[in-house]
Amino acid sequence: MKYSKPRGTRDFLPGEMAARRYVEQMIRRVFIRFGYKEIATPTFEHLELITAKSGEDIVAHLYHFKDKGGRDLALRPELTAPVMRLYVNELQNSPKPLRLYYFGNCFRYERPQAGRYREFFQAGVELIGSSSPEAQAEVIALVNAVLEELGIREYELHIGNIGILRKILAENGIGEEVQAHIMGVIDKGDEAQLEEELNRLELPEEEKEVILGVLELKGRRGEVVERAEALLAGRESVLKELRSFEEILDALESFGVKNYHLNLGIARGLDYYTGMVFEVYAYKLGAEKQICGGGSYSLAEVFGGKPVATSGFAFGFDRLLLALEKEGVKLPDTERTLFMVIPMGRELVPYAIEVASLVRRSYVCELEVMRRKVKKALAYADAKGIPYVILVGEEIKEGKVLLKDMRAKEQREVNVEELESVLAAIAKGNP
RNA sequence: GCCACGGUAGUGUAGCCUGGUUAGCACAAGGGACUGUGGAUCCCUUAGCCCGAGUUCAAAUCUCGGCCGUGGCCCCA
Repeated sequence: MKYSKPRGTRDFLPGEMAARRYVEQMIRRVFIRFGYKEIATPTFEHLELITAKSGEDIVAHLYHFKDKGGRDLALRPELTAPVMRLYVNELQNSPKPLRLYYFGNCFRYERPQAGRYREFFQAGVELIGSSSPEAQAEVIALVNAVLEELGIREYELHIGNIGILRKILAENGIGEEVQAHIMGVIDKGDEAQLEEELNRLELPEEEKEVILGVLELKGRRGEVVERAEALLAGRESVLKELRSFEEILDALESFGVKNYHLNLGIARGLDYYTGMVFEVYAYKLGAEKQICGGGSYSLAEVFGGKPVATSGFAFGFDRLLLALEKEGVKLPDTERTLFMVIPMGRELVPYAIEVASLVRRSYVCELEVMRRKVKKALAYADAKGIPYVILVGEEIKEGKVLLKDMRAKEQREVNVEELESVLAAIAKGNP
């Protein structure tokens, strides 16, 4: 093999691609039904856009380069930043809310492993302009709707709220920057380091215990809320956070989503998340089991826009496909060839072309172009699982072709004028 | 960036430990026998030791490095 593909990239073969397109279409249909409109942004952006959102450290995980004009550019590592840039550039004065969706490839320079590639695909939405509970709940409901539509069963939806933690830290006079740093440590799940950081902030022992206690709040809603109320007793502003979180959950339940887990230990490590955050895990997947992540955030101002409440999420499209595969969900081949036209002699090729052109106006149809003998051409159709073959022989001169059912091993003569209606009947029986 | 295991035609493999014939087999692919009818049979063809260096008279085989793959760690916007 002279050239191999770059590390962490993939070639997608025909059957696989048909399955990917099928899943992509299903996701799009659900997004569209919720009123989201597709947008697309460039494959690469200014490096600064990425670092503005995610910090300088991110550069180590980027594909970045200088173009011939000396500009620092980077292949997009995710789509939230480009979408919010687009919003700030073009759509700030559009009627609110804005419901936008995207589907695209992203690039990260990381060590490939199961469910992790250097070029991967994300599908997601941003709901811009509302901070209402129902707006926040809608994006979670949308995730749920997509997963139901796809038929994925083995997943867990975990919902958290970093507003509560932020509030406790703020009440202790801790600024937003340090808050963000603490969130990062929490996201890592390194308890020893978290203890250390909290000690460094010289928080009273009681405050530390409350913070650590909040992180332990996981489980069903009723139980978590009860424990949270006990833990946060007397802290009115923090309890207010909790109550507005509950309003989101109320709305979510109105949307019909009830099978979620609360987890107030989710931090998502991002300083622009403001309140509600959520993640979806497919436990059959192994180390890279998160198939979706999102929440409510404030990012427009980072890109020079007016602050605007936004909620959104991104699906790891490749992981969705892996999850479907692991669960044995059968995906239909949307590109299946239904018909094949075979000329029964060289002089009949022009007629065969005409017949194939006729069939191709409505159906997937292959034309024998290898100049093979009928026998070999039929063997090909058989090997490819093409269910119907149209043989073009001398009868074509009387306006007739032979229509062969490969599975039933039967064939009959059909007038070319009637072909369209005959094929329509066949296509109806072969969805 | 780190760890483990792996890499022989398009695919799956034998050979590697114990260096030594022309690197074997199956399937797949293209062609042919078979003259207007598909899973059979026979024949032919195409096609391979991941790359590089080292050891050696001699390397698919031993050593080292790189690349790639699989899984895990770190990270995961």
